[in-house]
Amino acid sequence: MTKRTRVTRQKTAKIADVARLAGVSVATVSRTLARPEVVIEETRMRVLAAVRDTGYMPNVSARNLRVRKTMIVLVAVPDIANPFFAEVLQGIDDTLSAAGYGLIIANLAGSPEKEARYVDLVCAGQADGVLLLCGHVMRSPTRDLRDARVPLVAACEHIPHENFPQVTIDNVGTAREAVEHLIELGHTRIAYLSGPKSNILEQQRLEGYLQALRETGIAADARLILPGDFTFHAGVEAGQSLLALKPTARPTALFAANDEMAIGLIKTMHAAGLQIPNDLSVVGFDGIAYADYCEPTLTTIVQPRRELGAAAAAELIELMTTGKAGSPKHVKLPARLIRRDSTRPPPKRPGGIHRLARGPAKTAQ
Amino acid sequence: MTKRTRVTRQKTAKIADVARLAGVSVATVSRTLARPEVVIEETRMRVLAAVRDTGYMPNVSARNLRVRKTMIVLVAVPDIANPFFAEVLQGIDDTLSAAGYGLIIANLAGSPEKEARYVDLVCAGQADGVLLLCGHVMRSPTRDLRDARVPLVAACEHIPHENFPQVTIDNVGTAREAVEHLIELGHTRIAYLSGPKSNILEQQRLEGYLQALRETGIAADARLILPGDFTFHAGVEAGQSLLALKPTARPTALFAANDEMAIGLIKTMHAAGLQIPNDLSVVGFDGIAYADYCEPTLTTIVQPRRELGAAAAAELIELMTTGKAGSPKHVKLPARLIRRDSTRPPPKRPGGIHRLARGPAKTAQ
DNA sequence: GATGAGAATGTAATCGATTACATTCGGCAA
DNA sequence: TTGCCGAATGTAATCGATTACATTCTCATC
Repeated sequence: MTKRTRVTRQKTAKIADVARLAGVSVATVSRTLARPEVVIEETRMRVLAAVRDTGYMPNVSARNLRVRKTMIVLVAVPDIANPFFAEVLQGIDDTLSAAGYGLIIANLAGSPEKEARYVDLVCAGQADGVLLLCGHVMRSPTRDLRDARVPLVAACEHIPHENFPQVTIDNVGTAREAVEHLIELGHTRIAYLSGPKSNILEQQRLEGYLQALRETGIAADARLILPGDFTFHAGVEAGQSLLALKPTARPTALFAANDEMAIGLIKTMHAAGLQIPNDLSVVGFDGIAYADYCEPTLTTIVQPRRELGAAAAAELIELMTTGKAGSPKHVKLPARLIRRDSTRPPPKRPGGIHRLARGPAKTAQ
Repeated sequence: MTKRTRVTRQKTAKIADVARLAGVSVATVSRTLARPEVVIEETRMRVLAAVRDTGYMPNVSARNLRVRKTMIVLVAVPDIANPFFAEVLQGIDDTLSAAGYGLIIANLAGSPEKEARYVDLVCAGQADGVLLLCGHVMRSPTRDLRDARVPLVAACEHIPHENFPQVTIDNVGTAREAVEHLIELGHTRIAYLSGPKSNILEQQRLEGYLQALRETGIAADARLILPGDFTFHAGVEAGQSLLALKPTARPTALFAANDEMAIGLIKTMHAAGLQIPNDLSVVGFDGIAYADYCEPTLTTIVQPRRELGAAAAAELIELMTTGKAGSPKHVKLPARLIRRDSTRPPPKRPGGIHRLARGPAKTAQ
């Protein structure tokens, strides 16, 4: 009574089954699949027919064991739900999967336990290479990713003092460019909405902000540097802290270390009845898709997100295939300021409180 | 002159190295790691010390081959950059990685070649189970995912006529609820911004829309069903097509099959000088984070995104561990309508053109 | 016809773990 | 003393592929 499935094997066929069916040795089967040109037409046909009939697929674990490769890359990402990383991942996926690699996504989510588990995975030979989007070399209590002697490439966040390839943009320069844009519009009281202090991107973008002020002779004001952590919510809080200031004490422009915070801040200002950019110009950073969806559309530094991922992936493939270890090159991809609707010259308040401006405050030019 | 790294082995240590160093057999090493209680204290200490000294980690490929498991789950997702899926993925990752599984993300991106490659991976035993977020059973030109005889669970999009577990929400019922909300507010000319016709979610949400109209005696109007494809851009285009209508012919409310389209549509209406919800009430679907960030905040059906992922993952773990095949249960998680700022009663236009309403047009109640 | 080159295929070692089964050993009861 | 039992450990088979090396065979050449 048991309905027997027709030709299908109970368990998946192995190479020996195919060999038996085709009347050849396992070596010939393996060769037929790996280098068809070395086996003569007639044999090849018999083998391929047997492969089809059995539904044979070479077992990945067995092959991995033998050839000491897995064709898998581990990608460490701080937060998979962050749209910026999601877009970088697309670029990585395009390049890597075209080259036949699969990717394991290590969503670190700030959890040291997760991080440790993934380090162990890699040390145990589960991946042929690792792509770090996370700003540090992963570690577990007992070991470090470098112990795995596996090709490593970092992207997006530069990791200083390491001798593996890295792919980023010029964070300092583009941040400076963003602030210069505000200065050119005539702003002099420019706030900075920062990321977590320990983050290298934060440090670089802050540096760019300070450089822009310095080179135009605007004194930095510590009270205009607002704490943040790259989340929408941090933007909301920063907005509230601006609203708590006397209107005359408020900055006329703000540079946010990323788009999500900028969007949160704008929303909070709107809720309080202020207009962007009329009451406050805002520049973001990253160029996530929503920066162009929100209202007003966000002036921001657009990072080439897919390209960053693709370039890093290409670099890693190079490393994995040629084994040419430790070319510590640091690729920088171009990123540009896109002017949209969230910035404009400051309102002309003749008796304004531009007390920080050294020279006569420039107006729109 | 070559700086010799101290104790570190040149190549990663294998179990035989540990055994030699500890003066025991490989079996004892393996047992010490797998079932410490069966080996006496003194031996165990020696072995653990040797493990530490060598930095030994069991090779994953070898173990996988022997025990016929990989502790890897493949997650098929239509588009990794879609924020809805990103949040579902978080739930999946939480549950799966806590249980010791790694996940390979198959970003299908509408590419049959990619899909085929992943099917082959699974058939080749690269994964212990598969989570389908993609609304269909994956296939390659020659085979079907079912050929792999691997545990399967579908989430988010129901796949009809399959006997594996599925975890979704009640799409028909919640879509109906969304439209009922508009009707309760007094709307009778309610448009529907649809997804791709072939998509099961689209079919279910359309059905909910039609049910709500039917049960309240409002005739459906094919001209109020706008084509879409779940993207922001489709929302923009739908907005433009609404703007092309004579103002009096426009609907007073719109139900979008997902949030991204709703947001695109709202943006387009704003650009044309219309107010949401004053000139048009809008309800979305999904409850992505940005639905609460945009302006006005979006009334929408909030899906329990993390929970969907977590529940599906739990279901899959059950299947993978107990091997209890084919429990075709269909879990439905609750989803609720969240009323925010994008909906309100229709403007009172005494001589309005509610020519489609059967009974006397209800007004806000 | 003998010889050798080269092509096609086969045999068996190998990758590194897990684990069934075998062995050793100590202690206790008869 | 012998024999047996159970605990601790060792030996070797096994997972399923790849591939170095061995073998066989064909054919051209002398």
